[in-house]
Amino acid sequence: METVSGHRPTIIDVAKRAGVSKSTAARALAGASNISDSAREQVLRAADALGYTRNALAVGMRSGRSGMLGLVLPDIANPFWGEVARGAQDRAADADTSILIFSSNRCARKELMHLSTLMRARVDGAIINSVADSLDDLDRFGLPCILIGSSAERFPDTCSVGSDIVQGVGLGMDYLRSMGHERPALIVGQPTRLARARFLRVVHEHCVEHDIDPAVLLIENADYTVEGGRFAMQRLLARNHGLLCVFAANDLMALGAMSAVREAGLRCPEDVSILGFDGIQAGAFAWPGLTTIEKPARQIGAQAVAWLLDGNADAKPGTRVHLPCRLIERGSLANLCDASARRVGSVKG
Amino acid sequence: METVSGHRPTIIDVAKRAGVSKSTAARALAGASNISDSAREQVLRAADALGYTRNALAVGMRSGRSGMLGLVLPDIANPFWGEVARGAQDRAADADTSILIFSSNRCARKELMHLSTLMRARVDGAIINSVADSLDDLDRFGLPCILIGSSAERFPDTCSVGSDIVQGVGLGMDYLRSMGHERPALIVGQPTRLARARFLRVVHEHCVEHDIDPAVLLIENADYTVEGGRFAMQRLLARNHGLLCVFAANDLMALGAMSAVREAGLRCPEDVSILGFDGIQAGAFAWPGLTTIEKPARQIGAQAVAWLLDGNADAKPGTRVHLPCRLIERGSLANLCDASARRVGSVKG
DNA sequence: CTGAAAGCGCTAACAT
DNA sequence: ATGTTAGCGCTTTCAG
Repeated sequence: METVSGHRPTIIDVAKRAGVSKSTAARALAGASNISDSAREQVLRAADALGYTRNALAVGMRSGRSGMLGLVLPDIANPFWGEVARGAQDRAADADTSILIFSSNRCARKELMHLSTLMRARVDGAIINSVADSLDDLDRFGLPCILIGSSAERFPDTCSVGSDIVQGVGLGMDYLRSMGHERPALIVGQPTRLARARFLRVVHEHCVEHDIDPAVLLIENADYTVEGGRFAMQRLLARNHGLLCVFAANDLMALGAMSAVREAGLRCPEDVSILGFDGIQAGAFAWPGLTTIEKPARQIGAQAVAWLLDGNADAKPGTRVHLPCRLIERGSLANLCDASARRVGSVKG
Repeated sequence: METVSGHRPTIIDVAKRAGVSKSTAARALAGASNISDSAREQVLRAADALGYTRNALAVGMRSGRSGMLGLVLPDIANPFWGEVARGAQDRAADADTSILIFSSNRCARKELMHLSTLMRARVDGAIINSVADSLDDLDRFGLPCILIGSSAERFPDTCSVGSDIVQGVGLGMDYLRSMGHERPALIVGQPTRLARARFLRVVHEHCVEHDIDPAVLLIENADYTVEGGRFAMQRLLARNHGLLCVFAANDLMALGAMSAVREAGLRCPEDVSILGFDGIQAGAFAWPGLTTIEKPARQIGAQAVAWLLDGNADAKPGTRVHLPCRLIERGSLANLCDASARRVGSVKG
């Protein structure tokens, strides 16, 4: 291994050292077949000796494929999106593809900036959870693009992969009922959110199926944060002192609700049962552990990347993939059906 | 806005449409001064009409600067590293720089792959938390590189930014003592880890300063996971039934210890106090809330990016930046000095 | 099997 | 103030 002098070695340096032409070197490096063994050997040896690394910029420019994918998330520090990123990362690494990750911090202006950066970087495709109202800037360029998470709701014409909320909410409602909680109070998102409507619709249908008047359900809106969940729970507690059970539309709100219960001098799950929705890690460490519907975060990322890599040319615009959710039983729900089998929480990853 | 036909518009298309030459277009686009207002106007209008976006690949190739930074983390799904990534991301976005993020999943082979991908991508610099034993492949190419986190320990010749463990552990020990816990048991990392030695050294010094024989301290090794912390705590409890206080070298182990306490029929903080080290989000939702020493994760990422962007040419190799830790008081510590002021945990972000 | 040459989109001399 | 030209490092015809 020699020290590089001045500039990084190019394919020309390799060719020169191997005593062949640029093109022969390129062929050897690309693993082409139409080349003599001796030449290949020479080139490979030279490349190794020089510490040659292909310049991906040049390759990308020449081939029109940068070998990079873009991933725009609302917040990379959010554990849920971290899991999505991880899934995407792992899948991309398998295909020797790099991922440019951006965090819009839920700011539309920033997201737009990131999108523009993505375009400039000539990524081969983009995976986006958009906080913006329009995707015009995206499809204007014909960049292969997959929406993830709930943002897909707003853009029916774009392909997307997300969790199967309908199945997940159904799973939750079924479980709740199996534990004897037929009329859970609901802590949901803000009225502007489409996810909120969808959540409520599934709950509604479930109720109708089981001869329960949906209008009877207590509903509080919150903003998907811990604090929001806490306040929502306080309002719920004020409205109904005999409150037994809450189904929150995300784990953060569920966790906030849990602390509100505690602060009110009540216990979970003995006095009020709580069911979350997300499956974030923090729920496992809460006390009691938060029983929740886990979204397949990692698979969402992996699936989106796989789709982009496959070249989803055949996919019709607007195709949607819904990955199933999973129930994680921990300790935040009391079993009303069998009082002697009262569930005690246990921390379990 | 016109629909692009076939290929993305290049600067030539823009120039043609504006009725000027390539270079004039380039100048206008770059915002150079030596150009007539009318020409600039024409070019800008044409670029806009065509939906032109600069090809970063070409720019990078020409200029030798790709405008990208590499970030190699042990696990992007880990909330701590998520925060680091977020800090890096935000700082980079301010400078219109993109970040290629990789997750080595603590696999040296995978890390090496990522490093090689980084080299190929011709990133302008790299920020790395290495799990490998050697950085030869890195400095061979003279890629500006900054180590983050504890991995810096093993490579004294490379610049690094991390948290000030010495200050942080000192902060913890001081706090512990102020609460009446003079002889905390320690749950630390595995013997191979340099971070473990450093942690123990600071504790040792603190004890000597306060006339405590360090040999008296109970120590258990674990693997930085929740399970590891749980087992370590079980061993601790078996060794000493009157155990009062534990200082864990990270939050995950602290959280594991907390559940072990609970499983043993004991209470935290009434029976045993627990102090963590990290400041992960989950600690805020635990019950009681985990009192901990918070590492400045976001700043670490931001600082590393800033350093790389500044062009740290002047920095001597091996320069280290240690960012101060911060105490987060929640409810996992009992105040032995003032029994009437026994601390009750409260969930607080 | 190998070499010569064109060109991806852009910038930076160098001319005019 | 503007146009011309020469590459950046690579892949890919096209000849030989």
